[in-house]
Amino acid sequence: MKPKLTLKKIAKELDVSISTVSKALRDSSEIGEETRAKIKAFAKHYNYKPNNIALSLKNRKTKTIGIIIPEIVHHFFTTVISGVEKVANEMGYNVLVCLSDNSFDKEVLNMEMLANGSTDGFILSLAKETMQKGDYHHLAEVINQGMPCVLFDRVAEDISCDKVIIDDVTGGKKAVQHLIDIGCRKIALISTVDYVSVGKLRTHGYKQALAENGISINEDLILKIEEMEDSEKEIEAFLKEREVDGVFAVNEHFAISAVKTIQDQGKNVPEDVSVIGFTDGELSKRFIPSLTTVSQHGMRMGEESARLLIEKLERTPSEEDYYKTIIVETGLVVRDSTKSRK
Amino acid sequence: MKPKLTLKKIAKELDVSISTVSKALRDSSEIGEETRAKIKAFAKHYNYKPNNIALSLKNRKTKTIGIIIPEIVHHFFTTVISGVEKVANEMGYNVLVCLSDNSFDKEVLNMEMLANGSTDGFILSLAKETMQKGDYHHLAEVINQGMPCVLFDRVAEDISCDKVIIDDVTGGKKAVQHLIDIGCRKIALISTVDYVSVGKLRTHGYKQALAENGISINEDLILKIEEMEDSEKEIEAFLKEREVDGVFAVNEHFAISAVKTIQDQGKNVPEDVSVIGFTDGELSKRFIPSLTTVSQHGMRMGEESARLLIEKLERTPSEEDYYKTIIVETGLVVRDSTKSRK
DNA sequence: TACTGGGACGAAAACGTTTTCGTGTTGAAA
DNA sequence: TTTCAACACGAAAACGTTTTCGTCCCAGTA
Repeated sequence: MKPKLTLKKIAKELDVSISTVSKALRDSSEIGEETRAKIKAFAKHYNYKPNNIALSLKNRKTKTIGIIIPEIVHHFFTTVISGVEKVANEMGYNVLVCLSDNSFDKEVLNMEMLANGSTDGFILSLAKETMQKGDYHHLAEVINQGMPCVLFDRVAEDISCDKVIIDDVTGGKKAVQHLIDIGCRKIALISTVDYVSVGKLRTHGYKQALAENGISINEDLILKIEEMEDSEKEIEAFLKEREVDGVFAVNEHFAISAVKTIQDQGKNVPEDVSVIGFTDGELSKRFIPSLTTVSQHGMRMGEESARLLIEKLERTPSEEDYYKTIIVETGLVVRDSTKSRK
Repeated sequence: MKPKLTLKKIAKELDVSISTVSKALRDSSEIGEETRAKIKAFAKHYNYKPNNIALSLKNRKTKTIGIIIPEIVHHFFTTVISGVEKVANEMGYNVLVCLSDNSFDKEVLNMEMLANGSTDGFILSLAKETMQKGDYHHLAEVINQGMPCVLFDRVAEDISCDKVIIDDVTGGKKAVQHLIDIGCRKIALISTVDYVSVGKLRTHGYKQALAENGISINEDLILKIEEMEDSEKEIEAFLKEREVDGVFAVNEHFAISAVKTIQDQGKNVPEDVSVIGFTDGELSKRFIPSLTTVSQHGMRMGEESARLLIEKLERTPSEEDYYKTIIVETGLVVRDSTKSRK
């Protein structure tokens, strides 16, 4: 086991000073041709690599960005990570991933850990509990310390920072409009409780689409789910008691539960009831019937978030600050869970 | 925007030395009651938190572990990350996630980045390309530098380090034994090319089960897939030409493609053909019919890996070194894609 | 010969900690 | 009065870099 090579060791070995070694390796013109060549050869031969930690301390930059997501098993978030990773790596950054498990406390803890020098900036999507509490002091604090943040997907209005979101209202509208176009009139909505911003916005889209087509809004056809755990049973109970010809679900799980329930009732998807989900999930593609969905382009969101953050990180502080909000447009991917246009 | 508080600033503010501040905050008995109280009160009030980078440099520990996985969109790997994260956080560690995209070069690059001080140790699953090349010099190097590594799932025999694997042979055997038990005799295997260790081992299990039950092995019933991209078409072509009553697929995607193909042929799953997959995937649970699978317990693997690594990290170097291999047992989860025992 | 300029290098500070080893002051014992 | 221990605190080194500012020496010029 040989310990890592440092400038000091090279200096001692070659009988020059540390500064000479450092300069030689950085191709400074201060150092004579001969010594420079000798030092570089030595460093190359023994595979010298500068210590990142020391560099971080010196430069006050870690070249690391932290990303905090509510849950990793949600396929959407993994595609976001993938996008962040891609751009970050291209720009020479590392990615530190933390999970908040949708818990406010864990989110705060994670941010505190990472804020003490571990990362140069944050990319995050708020925990459900955080949105419920509406307590964003931890975000305000790190931003106030001059650490750039990018919020994505689950964002908070009251925080001023860069944001990357999808147009949830239009996304929801697109889905419902499609259902209307193929002839559905009794369209159910399976959403989340309102404090989850995306659930609220997609609900808006749902209502807008109905209104624009002169269909009255029936609150009884709207289900708001709080706990993922019980969603399957809730959806089952909800659908069994209602006569619908279309379902718009704000995520993949709800959509699939809806399909199952409908099939269990002896009805067919899409002949009797058309179903649209809201997701990028693998599940939708491979499910039978494959699901028509509003796609979120998680990868794109991750890429945009990373670009936004790095751009801010590499700007000189003198340049004036303003915050952008990037809206990633949604797409409607028509598959087999909806009737074809008639 | 207020910059971060440091020991130096506290010292200047309170007109004491830096060392006094440091000692006071660490409750050293060297410092008088009064000064100590004053310093602690000040630090608390202004929310002082020590700088992680400086600590890392001083202690030569980063309290960060790096995990490198081949692809994040594979659900199995995300559950592993989740397990690693959980244990790491409990022990006060951060997790740095890198993706190799199954590329040898990216794997090497990632390791080099992280090895220069960014992490204290590694947890990784080898890229497909790495296994194909059989080139593990990058691993040997970091291990030789005294950086602990834990390999999981896709491991290499020739590297000596801790490992966490599942018993792929027994897992495969279990699956095929189950198929035999429910009456299948013409059992197809859909596997990967042999240099992916898990594919090879599960193939062993398949053959063992057949042999032990006196069923002759028909190589024509074994399909080895190289490229994920074309898997769907390959599986379709393969199954269309063969008469089988059972299929064992070494992963989720293959299993689902198999089910689709079988249904397209007008046959039923599980009545005509029973299908078993090998995975933890969400897909299997929610697919219709839900898939009987050999479960890999990714979360457990992640937890065990993290525990193993941290244990090694926190051991004094004097204690003698030996390498463990933990085998996480597989479970057979019977769902609807296999006939019931007759 | 004396001065100047530049080439080639080294010393030291700085980043933010922790820790070892002083050092000065006090009080009590001799 | 002297001596010594205990106490309370500070100086400085160390972790591995980068960078600013010397310093030394030699060649060229007057």
